[in-house]
Amino acid sequence: MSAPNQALPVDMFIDLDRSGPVPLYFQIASRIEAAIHDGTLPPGSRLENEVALGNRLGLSRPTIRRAIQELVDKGLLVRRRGIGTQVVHGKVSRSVELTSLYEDLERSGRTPETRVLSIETGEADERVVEELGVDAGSAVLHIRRLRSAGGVPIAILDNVLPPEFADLDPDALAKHGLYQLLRARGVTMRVAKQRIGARDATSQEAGLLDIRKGSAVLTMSRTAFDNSGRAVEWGQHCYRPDLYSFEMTLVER
Amino acid sequence: MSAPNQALPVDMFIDLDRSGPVPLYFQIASRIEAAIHDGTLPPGSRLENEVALGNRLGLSRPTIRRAIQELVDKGLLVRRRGIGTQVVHGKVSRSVELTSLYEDLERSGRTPETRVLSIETGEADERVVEELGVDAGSAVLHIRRLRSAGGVPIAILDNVLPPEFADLDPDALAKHGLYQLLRARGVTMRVAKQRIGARDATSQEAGLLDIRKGSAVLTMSRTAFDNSGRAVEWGQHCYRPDLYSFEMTLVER
DNA sequence: AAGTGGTCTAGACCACTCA
DNA sequence: GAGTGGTCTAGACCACTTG
Repeated sequence: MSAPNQALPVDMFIDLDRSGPVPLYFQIASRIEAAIHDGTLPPGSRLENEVALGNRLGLSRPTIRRAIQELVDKGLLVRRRGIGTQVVHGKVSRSVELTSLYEDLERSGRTPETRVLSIETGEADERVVEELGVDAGSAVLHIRRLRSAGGVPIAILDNVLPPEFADLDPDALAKHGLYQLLRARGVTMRVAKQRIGARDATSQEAGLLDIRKGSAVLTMSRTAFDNSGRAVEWGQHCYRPDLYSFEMTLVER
Repeated sequence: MSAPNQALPVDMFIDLDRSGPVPLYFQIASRIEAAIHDGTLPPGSRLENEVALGNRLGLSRPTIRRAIQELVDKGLLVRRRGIGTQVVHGKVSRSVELTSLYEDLERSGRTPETRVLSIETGEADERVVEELGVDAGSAVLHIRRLRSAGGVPIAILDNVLPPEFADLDPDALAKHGLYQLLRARGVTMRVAKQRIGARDATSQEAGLLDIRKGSAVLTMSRTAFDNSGRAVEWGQHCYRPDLYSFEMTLVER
């Protein structure tokens, strides 16, 4: 008796769609996540145990487990053997995802603007060969852009793309994010390896970002790979540190 | 016929320990990861399909899937439905994990040194209440340390801990990392929410880090939670950007 | 002793890709 | 049509925590 569980309202799980394309574990996870965000499941509260939850919803335990695991990976829930599953304290914050600055700005309600500073094809040098895994001397595409929001410059974006993207439309780059354009060509990003650091701004960067020369810039360099495992983009970006930072949630596996 | 698979050597999977505490999926994942690192499975090569691999090893498909999923989450493998599983191109790089600077330095072969600049208990102000979820006015522990390696200063570490850690030994802090001490007290970090940014160094910071006043520092603020979901640490760190940066691998889920 | 999550099995059906 | 990964089921046994 006296289960100290936070029994989730039954009607939270009605309308599960077993025929549509959305997996059951995803539907469950979404509903639990919503309950956490709207306070139905406050920080520290315990979830019903996996077996009981499965029975109540008419789902197998592995399916329930998978749903819960999604939220554990997001840093919303913590599991302890012999104890149960609880909601993590502390405000929820979005994890670092495989997104672009353009999408970050869009999501936060700002309107990103892009000025293409230069775009040209050139032979891949040693560093590009290393980062993109293309043949030496390949005709890779170099792009240099200035990204702003509300008229205020936020970042300088230097990117190099493999030869297959050499025909990328410069005009489209001014209107859309690079990742949007790549997706439109059927490329889906799957893995990215990146490094975040800082350094003093060069005078050129200071001019473009409207900051004092020698003051700090936040830097990020990233190589992104598509779902076939090939490198599709190498970028070196620098950000105005008063306008941008990287937020992330780490989970011990 | 003509499977273009990279058949893994059978003997790579002998000696699986079914009675020990190490899960089978973990043993499998470790061996595949080793094969990727030592070149047995080169970038772009295909893995044997899940069912066949399971049969060959006498394991069920879910177990094999779990092993592969571990490596997909690490960014080492990519899966495509109808196609197969392949090794990602590009050099492997460690993912950002829930570790401390102390452990980062140890792992890279350097010997971390710590100077405790100050350590004192004080009443929790509004910000601390917000970050740690403690009661207002609680006697929290403030620690300020300078972390070096090889005699060169690398970072200034400001941390605040909940009242239960107010008796932390200052001498121990000079010899061990904060996370090591917490683990020794039975605390295991599970989730951390952090933000990485940059700014100009204050003159005090510049003095401690042996850099020019006003030059860039890399900053990270983090709140860490234990396996019960309670906040156990809030830190605000600043790093010499020429000596430290954050490396990570992102995977689209 | 009772309750919890952690692991594992042996299947099943489906959606997608490619020849 | 053959092969691949994606999802789901209905159990089983175990390790750990708490009373």
